[in-house]
Amino acid sequence: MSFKFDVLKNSDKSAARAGILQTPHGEIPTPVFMPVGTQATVKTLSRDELFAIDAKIILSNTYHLYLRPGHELIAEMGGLHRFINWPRPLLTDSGGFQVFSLGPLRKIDEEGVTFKSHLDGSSHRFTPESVMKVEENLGADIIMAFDECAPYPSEYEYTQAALNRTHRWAARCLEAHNRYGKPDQQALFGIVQGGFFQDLREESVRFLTQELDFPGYSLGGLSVGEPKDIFYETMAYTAPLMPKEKPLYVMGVGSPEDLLEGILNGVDMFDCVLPTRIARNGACIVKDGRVNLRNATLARDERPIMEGCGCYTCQNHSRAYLRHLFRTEEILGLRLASIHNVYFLVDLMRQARQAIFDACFEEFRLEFLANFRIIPHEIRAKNREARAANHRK
RNA sequence: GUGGCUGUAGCUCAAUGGCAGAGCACUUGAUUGUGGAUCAAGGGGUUGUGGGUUCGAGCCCCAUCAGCCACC
Repeated sequence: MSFKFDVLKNSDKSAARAGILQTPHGEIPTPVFMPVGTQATVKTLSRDELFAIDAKIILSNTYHLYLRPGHELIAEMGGLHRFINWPRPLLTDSGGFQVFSLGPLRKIDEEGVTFKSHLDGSSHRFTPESVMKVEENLGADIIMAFDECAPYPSEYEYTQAALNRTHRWAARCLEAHNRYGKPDQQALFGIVQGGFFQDLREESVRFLTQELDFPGYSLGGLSVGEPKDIFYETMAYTAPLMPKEKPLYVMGVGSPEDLLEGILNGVDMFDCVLPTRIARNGACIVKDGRVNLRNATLARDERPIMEGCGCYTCQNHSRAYLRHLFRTEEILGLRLASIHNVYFLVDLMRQARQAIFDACFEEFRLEFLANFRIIPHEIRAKNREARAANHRK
């Protein structure tokens, strides 16, 4: 069996857990942060830099690779692992998100989606079956079902219709994958949708876990611009419904506080463009918040981005030098900042995992948030209630 | 030396004699299944200098300084 997920330790005080996910290209300790390499590259980072960061798995994207260089080409080149020369696990997103977020000109029908390329306007069509074929050609260890990610805000009726279609597509993805694909070499994850409506989320979980059987699941449709409290609330009532013996992946998250919140709710896997995107604009994540490398105050700052950080950038370069690189638009700056941010999140997951083993994750989270100068959302909620109660008196 | 043109924000330039502006740069934020993109907010001026005309001058007049061009 190429795929196996084992929970090694459960927290007594929350749903947090540490596990290990086995794939054909190696083991993934969880919780894990997966850097995003949309176009078969984690922007600006070489494979050696990713090894130095010790990224266990990276993402790529079906929509983008389908358009360029094309999935047949990648298959001819021996698959995505060989093409990139990345020997570790890979995950490909289905492209559902891109079809719905990048293409204003698209037509959805029961069968699939017709959309226009954001590159040249050419017309293309994705169906659950065609996406499974593309993902098979790419050859990632974990592949995602073709879903529809409803934007925020969306009406109940629209969200429900999109959800039902996503469910029918999920069944078709699973059928195509199990019948014609390589289920022993690629694990297909189902995607829970339902927007921010509790009954729709519950229905989605019920359908995907009871009517169908995926080796892993993800929560989709989160972090699409909704207020943070709504995001947390949705995750909090959805995650506990998921099967405990399978890996749970929240797509598109995120920030350090969101990662810790996810872990608290039993989430095992995360991916996000945040660390690499903000790095390219000179913003670095540090234990007490943010450092903006463009800030004038850093002109003569000899310290690393973050004291005590083990990343290559912090081991070798000063804030003053990095600020200079960003102001002069030197490409090395993008790379050094990306190294730091990805390292920070990967390392945060390492520390969280260790804290779970040490039975102190909840304390670890509170301590991290205090340093990070973020008030835990449960405290904020309590304060809000207290204020409201006061007001009523 | 003579004639002409030009002097407005750090830069490039707008502004009928009627509230001195834009782009870039600068400062500070934002960025969540990736466009190195983008967005938001902010600071900045004795309009070269000194006089004059006018209710009112960046604009008209005089002088002066500086830069550029042409000609002795």
